[in-house]
Amino acid sequence: MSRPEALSPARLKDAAPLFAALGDATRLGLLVSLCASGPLTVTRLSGQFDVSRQAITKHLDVLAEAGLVTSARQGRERIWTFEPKRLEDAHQYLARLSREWDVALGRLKAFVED
Amino acid sequence: MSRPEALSPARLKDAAPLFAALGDATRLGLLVSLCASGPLTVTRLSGQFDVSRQAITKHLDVLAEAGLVTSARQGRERIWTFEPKRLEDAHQYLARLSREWDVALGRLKAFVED
DNA sequence: AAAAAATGCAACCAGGGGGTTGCATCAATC
DNA sequence: GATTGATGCAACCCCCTGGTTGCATTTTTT
Repeated sequence: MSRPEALSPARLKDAAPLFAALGDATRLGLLVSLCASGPLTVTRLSGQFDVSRQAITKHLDVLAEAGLVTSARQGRERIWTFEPKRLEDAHQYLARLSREWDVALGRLKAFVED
Repeated sequence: MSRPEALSPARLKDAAPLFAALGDATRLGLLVSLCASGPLTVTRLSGQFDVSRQAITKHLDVLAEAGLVTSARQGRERIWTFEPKRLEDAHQYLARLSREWDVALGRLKAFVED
């Protein structure tokens, strides 16, 4: 049994695609737009970037695959919405790694003072 | 003048490579190893993964470029060390984005109740 | 019913990323 | 000083990613 906070290889395999999705300036920009302006369509979004609408569509697909956005068809247009849940996941990974480091530092300190 | 917490395009350009460096399972594994076991050499690290030493070297270079690890030559070997500072940066980005979303939700709520 | 608007789909292209192998170099040890 | 161990460097390969263009499809709107 491993602690629920442990950083198992399985967790890493889940975390990697999530961070990879965040690892692009255009995609981060899309998230910021969706955060600040609320749900938007592709054409509205692509107006704010200097790449084609299809490029933005691909980026949104990547974000959706990572669970960072969702979309719903409404008539002839598709509305894209920011999904804060997965962001919380990413935050958790970082916190766990950081905690792991602190624990290691504690061990080192105890060893040196011994 | 923009608030220091604002998510400017410049900040995004800085954040993207950082998240990109985190967006690979092997690299995350390396960070975990360096956290848990303390500073290590490439050969020691590559023993824990099923890819070549050179592949690990490339990954470490990427992590170093992102500021997530540092290295120092000691005699004939090079010691790689986890760098927690940049991890804190990544955490900050996520926190800002999350906060941006909360603010937007607050605006929406106020609008609906108006 | 025709025109316009929004999206979907497919093909294509250039570049970078992750991986490998082979060899050179530098330091430590016997 | 010769050997062994750790690393550095370079070339190469495959495939995925980010981007493009062109056209088809679906829903409004006039």
